[in-house]
Amino acid sequence: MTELEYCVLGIVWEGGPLTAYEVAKPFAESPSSYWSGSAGAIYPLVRRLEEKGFLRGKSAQWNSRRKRVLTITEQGLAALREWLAPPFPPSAGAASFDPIRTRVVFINALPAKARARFFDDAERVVREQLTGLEELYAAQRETGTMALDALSTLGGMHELRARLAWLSEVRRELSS
Amino acid sequence: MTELEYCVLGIVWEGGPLTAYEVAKPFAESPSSYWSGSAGAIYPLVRRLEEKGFLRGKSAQWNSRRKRVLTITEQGLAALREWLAPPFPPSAGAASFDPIRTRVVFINALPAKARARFFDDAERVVREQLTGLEELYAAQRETGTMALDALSTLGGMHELRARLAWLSEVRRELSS
DNA sequence: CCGCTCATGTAACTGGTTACATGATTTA
DNA sequence: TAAATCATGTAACCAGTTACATGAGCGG
Repeated sequence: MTELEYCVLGIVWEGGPLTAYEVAKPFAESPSSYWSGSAGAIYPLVRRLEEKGFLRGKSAQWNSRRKRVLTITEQGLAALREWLAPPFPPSAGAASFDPIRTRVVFINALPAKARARFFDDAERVVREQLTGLEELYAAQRETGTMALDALSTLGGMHELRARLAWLSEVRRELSS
Repeated sequence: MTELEYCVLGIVWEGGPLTAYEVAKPFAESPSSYWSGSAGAIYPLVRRLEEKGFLRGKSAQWNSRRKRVLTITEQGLAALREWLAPPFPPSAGAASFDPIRTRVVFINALPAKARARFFDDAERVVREQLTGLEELYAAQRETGTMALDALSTLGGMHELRARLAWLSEVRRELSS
């Protein structure tokens, strides 16, 4: 079971009954490039989860339009809970993949001029993403009580602010 | 071209000539679960890079032991530089995938008791990884001048500290 | 002589990607 | 009426995974 599969379980648990199309939407709209929400990922995936007995699909009609709505089963909820519940595997706490961090290791392969622009541009792209998350966070908070997806967005903001702090530290260290 | 392919280019640029085995080692030893460094990934990959003309392989002998050492070509270096140089794609600045952040969204699917343990355990795994990175950082700094891989490790430390701060903020928010 | 590291690979599999294909309904 | 959205899927492809297979050299 992949993270995507568990997330689908979670989405259906929270908002079901849903069509596969509706399940895919939040992934497609997510600001994280980790999630794509493409049809080619979702449709085979829900079939897999149905075969495992974690989701139940029901054909529904709505204005002569074919539709198949998904519900989570008892087994599906149990699997979701097992995924969510501690203890977490050590890898769950590991630092994640950051393309900028990865590039820094090889920065000496760049000529000096490009090396200077590297950090300006890195800060630029991180700041842009951070602004996006801040707007999303504001929108998510608007609905009143602190929603869990707002808290998740806040996590991304924390990460990006830490990345900015690190970037300026690196810049300082390398210029000395 | 994947991130892994560019990284291999970078490693050969930095330390070449190297065998594929030696190229794989730093990935296998990396504390990040993103990199595996398995043979099944590396050997087909270096063949691909050779076919593209980015790496050159040369058979070498050492005590009647077969060995194939890799060097980066001019084209390979150009490709590496293009990957390293700004402008970065917007996705390079995006918040990365954090399994704990992902789980938080669905935390209400857990019964109250497990919900409390969730944060204790999340903190635990993050702290453990952070300790690991701190030790690695100390070892990397030992060699004298601030090496780039130490700075990269520092980036991971920043990320994990931000995650801890976020976790306690979430805990506070949810208990109120 | 046993087990570890060095060293090179292959084979089957899998989860996801991109791109394509279809068609109804809604909205500007 | 044209474009966007809802809705469902398939097909080819691909990078990486796990597991297997082989064998030389070295340290205890």
